Formats: sequence, structure tokens, C-alpha cells
Amino acid sequence: MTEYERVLISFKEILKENGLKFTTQREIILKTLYQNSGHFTPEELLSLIKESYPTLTIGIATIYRTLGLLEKSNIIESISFGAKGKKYEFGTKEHHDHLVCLECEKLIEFYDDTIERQQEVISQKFNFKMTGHSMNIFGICQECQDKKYKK
Amino acid sequence: MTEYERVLISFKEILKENGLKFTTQREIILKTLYQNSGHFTPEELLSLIKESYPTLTIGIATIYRTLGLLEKSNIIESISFGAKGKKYEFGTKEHHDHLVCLECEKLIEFYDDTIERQQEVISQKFNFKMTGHSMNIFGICQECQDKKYKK
DNA sequence: GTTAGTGCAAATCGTTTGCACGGTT
DNA sequence: AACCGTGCAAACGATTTGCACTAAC
Repeated sequence: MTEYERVLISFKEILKENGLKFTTQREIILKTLYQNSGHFTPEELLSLIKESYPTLTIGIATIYRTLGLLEKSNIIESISFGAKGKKYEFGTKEHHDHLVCLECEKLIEFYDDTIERQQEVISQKFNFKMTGHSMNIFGICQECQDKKYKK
Repeated sequence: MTEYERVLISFKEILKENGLKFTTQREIILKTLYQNSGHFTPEELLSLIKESYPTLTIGIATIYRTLGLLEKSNIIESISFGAKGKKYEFGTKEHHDHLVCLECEKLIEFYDDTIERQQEVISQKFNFKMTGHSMNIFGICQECQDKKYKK
């Protein structure tokens, strides 16, 4: 069984448990996020789906509704860009955080054990029941630093 | 000289250096953020100012413009709530991160040396020129956990 | 057949902008 | 006097919602 099949089954179970329906749109959105690793805004995702499935009618509202559902189900994750909206990505096997380049808006993923562990320590200190976290380091990526000197 | 006086002078210097003007509105916004420790949305700040200075006319646009200015000047800091906007706080002496309660939306501040240091390590690993970061731990605060059991 | 999901357009919310007037330098 | 800052309202972009219709169960 592929990873995608496993995720699909678990999504269907979540739907059933909550009296929700498994629709073509929901399947396509999930599949598209799975097949295209990367970070997408809802609009980007809509364009991608429309290109890939020209005969499917699908609206931006459904994208938003489904993304919300998938996020609550812990199948996908989002990262916020302030007033500039959110980007979504398939919730990969292992959690990671991001380096955000302020020049080219690129996201670089990283995973760091020390930080993960320290979060637990901090939560305990405040008797805080941690359900998630986001850690973003802002700055300029190597590529953009290089470009600057070439100008 | 009080801390506020020092900040005010440095703000005035930044304004002068950039050919900008020191206005009543800018002063009131800075003073209000300084005097009211806490995290405010632009709208909340506007209400607070209107209550405190009933004779002053001030619009939401000025709040946004001044908050942007103060943030670029490193006098205040912001934390983003995705599509739900940003909250601003006076840039206290030492940097800190936040525990965000998903139940009551309260922010709890913390400072953790291990995390701060580890960020430098990660940035170096990716040849990333770090200019800032945000780390938010999401979950349920102790108060809200208690409430849940009392219901 | 019942109920939830959909697309569409309108509505909403936070934020930004154009403009004529007023305040600071 | 020159020029920036202001309030106001309109504009904007991301997201949400109401509704009649359609599809999943």
C-alpha cells in the first residue's frame, strides 16, 4: 500500500466519523497536494487543479473549505504570511520548520531536534497543553545574498 | 531620564533622519503602546486611543501607517495571526517568543536561551542571513484547561 | 430521499491607497 | 511657503458566507 493510499483511507475515515461526504473535489485537492510537494496558496492550488483537470468544475470556496478540513485533520499544514495569506503543504512524515527568505519568498525546510525538545520543556514550565507550533526564521537565503554582490 | 523619554528621543531622531514629521498622532500611538503593556490589534489600539483622548481625531489609516513606521524602526514588534491580522506590542528590552492559547487567544511571553542559540546554529548551517524570527507554541493555557473540567 | 457539498456571487474583514485639507518644519 | 501627515472613503486582496442546485450516502 502506498503512502498516498494510507492517507486517503485515513481521510475517508475522518469524513465518515463526522458524517461528511467523500467528494471528487476533496479527493482531487488531497491528491494534488500530495503529488506536488511544495507550498501553495489557495489560489495557486486552484490554478494547478484547473490545469490538471480541465473538465472538473471547482471554485475557490471549495478550496478554502477543504484546506481547512484537511488542516484540522492534521493531513496538511499551513504557514502564515501575515496579511498576505497562507501557504499550505502536505503534512509530511516528519514535522519541520521554515527558513523564510524575505527577498525571494522562498521557504527552506529544516528539522531540529534541540528545538523540538525545548518546546516541550517550555510548555511544561507554563503548564501549557501544546497542540502545535510554528517556528520561522526570517532572513536572506544564500542565493539572494550571492545575487546582491553580483549586481 | 525615563525609558519612555529615551525611546521618544530615538523615535524623533529616526523621523528627522528621514525627513519625516513628529505629529501628535504619532506621539499618542507610541505613548499608548508604551503605557499599555499587552498585545493590540490596530483596531483595539484605535479604540483605546479614542477612549483615552476623546478630543483627538485619529483614523485607522494613521494607526496602520504609524505601526508600520514604528515596526520598521524596531520600536515595536508584531505577531501575525494569519488572515486574522496582526497584534502589536511595545518592543521590550529583551526579545521573547509566545505561547498562543487557542481557546482564549491569550499570549504568554517567554524567553528561552536554548532556542535563541539554536536558531543561530540553524541559520549558519544553511548559510542563511537571519534578520529575525518568530516562534509560536500553540495550545491551551492552564486557565482554559481548568475551565474545561469545571464545566 | 435525506443531508451535506458545491459553485457562484455577494459579503466580510483586515489593510492600503488617492485625495484634498491641515499641521510641522 | 514647502512638504509631509492626516482623515475620510473608496479600493483592495484574502477569506467566508448565503443560497439554490447537485451529488454522496
